[in-house]
Amino acid sequence: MNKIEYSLDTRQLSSDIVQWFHDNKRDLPWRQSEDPYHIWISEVMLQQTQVDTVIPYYNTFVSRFPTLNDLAYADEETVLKTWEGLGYYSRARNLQKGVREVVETYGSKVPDNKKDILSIKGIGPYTAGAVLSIAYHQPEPAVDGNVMRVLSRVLLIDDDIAKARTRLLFENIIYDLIPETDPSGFNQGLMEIGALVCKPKQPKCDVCPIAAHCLANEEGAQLEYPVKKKKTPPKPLYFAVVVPQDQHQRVLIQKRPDKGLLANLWEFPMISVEPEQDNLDGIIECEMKNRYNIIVKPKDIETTVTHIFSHIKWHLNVYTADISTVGEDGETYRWVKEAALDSFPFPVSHQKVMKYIKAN
DNA sequence: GACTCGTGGTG
DNA sequence: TCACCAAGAGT
Repeated sequence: MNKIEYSLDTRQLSSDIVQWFHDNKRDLPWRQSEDPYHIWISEVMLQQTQVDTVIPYYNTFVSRFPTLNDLAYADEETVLKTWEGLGYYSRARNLQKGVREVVETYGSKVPDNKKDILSIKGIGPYTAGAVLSIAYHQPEPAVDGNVMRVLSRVLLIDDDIAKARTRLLFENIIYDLIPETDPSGFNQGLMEIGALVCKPKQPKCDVCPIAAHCLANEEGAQLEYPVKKKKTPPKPLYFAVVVPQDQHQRVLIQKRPDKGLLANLWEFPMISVEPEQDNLDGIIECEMKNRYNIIVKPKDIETTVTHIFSHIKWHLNVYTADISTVGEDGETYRWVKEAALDSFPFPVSHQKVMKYIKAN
């Protein structure tokens, strides 16, 4: 790693950040606690997710799983149900795995050293630094997108922040800046400035507490930073979604595999198809017979649902279908009454499907 | 190192 | 409408 060269009044910059934070910080639920378990939950939820989105989920989650042990001994499906709609569902499953590690290996106490906490499932460099600094007051960097945006502007750093190695550069800068007296206020202050002041599109440099230190502000080049490689648009995928209903007015739902997209969440049966493929009745009848041992008579397409993920765009053509017999449960699928659907964790894409089903 | 992994907000 | 963005981690 190269030695970092920059001219900067580091002492003054640090104290400006800390001072501003204590005068301007938002009153957020997780800031009412320094319980490392609570900090941990909030930091995982906040990964790639905006504060306003997280707040209600955090409150519900903490009230349902108040202690580390409550979460460790809960059913995964209950945890996923609480996480429903928040996205990146592996965060929830890894959080529970991590909590179980802490219960079993560390006597239910979240580790307060970097080596152990980094070994925990779902805790990476950012979350480790956040918990160590906020809950344990250790001078460890917590480099997220906010921090990289703010510091890239202050120091005119043009390394691609999409690259993993770039984070190390910022961590080394933080080690030179972070005060022993208040590492928590410093890390949170840097992020809070990023969230409230040093915004991506409309930086409010006129009220920024560190504008005097900022090279981008000096050059009027704020919007040139941070440098980030563009990502490719989501790849379109096409599916027939089939909603079979049996003689008892129950519908068929399927549990997704335990790895990959939307792992362990529930959905209505899906059949991968080509974009302009039609005359699907034969394919649907065949798949339903093979997978679920039912004879279905598909109706016409009832509705179309589209849903965009980070890297995929789903096009779902929804079919309803009646079966003239009584459905039987299998290893990964169940027949449930409409009212019982609410107890299963569904991704938003299939909540859209469900909304249509319930309305008809 | 490059992909994968959700969802909602924003201009 | 749509590209970009948001307190990243696992593989």
